[in-house]
Amino acid sequence: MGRAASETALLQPFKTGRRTCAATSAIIRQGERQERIYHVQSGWAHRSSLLSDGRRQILDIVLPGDFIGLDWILGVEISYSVEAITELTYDVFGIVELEADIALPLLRLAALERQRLDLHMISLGPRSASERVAAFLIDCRDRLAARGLAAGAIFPLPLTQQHMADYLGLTLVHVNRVLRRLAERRLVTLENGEAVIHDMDGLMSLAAADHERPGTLPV
Amino acid sequence: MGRAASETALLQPFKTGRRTCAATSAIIRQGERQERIYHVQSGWAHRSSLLSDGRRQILDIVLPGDFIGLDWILGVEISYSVEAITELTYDVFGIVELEADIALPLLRLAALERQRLDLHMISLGPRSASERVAAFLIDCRDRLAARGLAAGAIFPLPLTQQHMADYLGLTLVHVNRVLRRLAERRLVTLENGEAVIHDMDGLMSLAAADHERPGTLPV
DNA sequence: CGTCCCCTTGAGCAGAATCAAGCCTAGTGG
DNA sequence: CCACTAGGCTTGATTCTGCTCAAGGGGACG
Repeated sequence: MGRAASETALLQPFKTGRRTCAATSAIIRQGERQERIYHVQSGWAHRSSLLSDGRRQILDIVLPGDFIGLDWILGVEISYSVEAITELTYDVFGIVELEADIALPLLRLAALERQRLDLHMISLGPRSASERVAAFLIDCRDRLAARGLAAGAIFPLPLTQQHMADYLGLTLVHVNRVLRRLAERRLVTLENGEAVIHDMDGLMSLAAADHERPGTLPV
Repeated sequence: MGRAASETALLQPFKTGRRTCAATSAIIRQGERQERIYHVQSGWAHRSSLLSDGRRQILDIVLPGDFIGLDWILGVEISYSVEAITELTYDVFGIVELEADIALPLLRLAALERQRLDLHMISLGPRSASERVAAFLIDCRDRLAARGLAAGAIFPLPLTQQHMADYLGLTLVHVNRVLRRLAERRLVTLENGEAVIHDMDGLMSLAAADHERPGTLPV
């Protein structure tokens, strides 16, 4: 993201190293205390919360260029886990005593992250399943494109349907059916960890409002 | 909130005045550019986003002690409105050129706000209607109690059922039925803009996981 | 070759939405 | 003083979106 470029530069003095971790391993574990900030260089991850009954809500999808752990500042136990989806490489920033001159860029990063959360809540609140899926795919493409990681309407999507379900607040089975319908209508297809948007306009209008509204039945 | 005390003190030099506004009027309008931060002294408000088709998602309920507009720093058009629910009094902070020494406290406030968004997303994602309502009522009580605004299990709740519906991602009608059931089970009652929790334990176990799971039917 | 993970599809059910009234209260104005 | 209105709450009947349960298929990998 171009916008984060200056923030990144200001953080450089605090960089303490680069790490790699394998798919499915955890970078931050729910309940631990946080003392670092991470900056993802490549790979996908998710930030999620586990409920006591086993249900899971994925709060955010983390893409290359995103930061993790901006709320280390609270100094409390973290209430979520961050888990790699693919192999992940990331820079580590050890910010023990925070210098005032980097507080400002961090604040900007936190605000950006919140914008994303707002949008996600709008998906989870009033939107139907197909609206959610459509909006999600468009959102992924846009975020990847902004980082130069999408080739036009084609982009990598290394998520299982279970991931999407947990992110969108749906069940795996239902996500599957919705994806199938989107493919049948030639809007998007998912294959081999790649998504191809065939009809961006159609997908966008579906995301904005589900036009497949039930017609009023004759009496 | 005790935690925000030091932040508030550091912001004092930037305070430019105190204002009052009437119920249902807007403090921040979707699309405007933001140049101030507000600190609510009394009254309730909501932060919400309007969809093109008229649906609305309330992103956050704003209580006395909360800050509004922490993302002014992005300098972009704000994508939400903040609207008073009751009469509202609030302090205004005009922070045009941001001094570095207050970036840190603001960052902490932003992180706190995000914690709340995370919790709300967990409600909107996997939780059922009655879980959402129960969790919401407990959450309101806790936040008010932390500010000395709840008398034990009794607290003001100046929201219409439409407000709750828009916040919880449900319909007015369904919120009504859920509230009725909660009252019948003697868990909570709402009356005259006040909520009374009769059975905190029962309500909490309902919020954690809906135990009214359907028994397996005989074949 | 067997196991594991993920995807797919069907049948049936239920939680929540929609549609449609009706009620109550507070406020307004004739 | 009372009719009238408007906003919010309540309830019933009905429909449908999305969930649950269940089973099977295919690819990757040891």
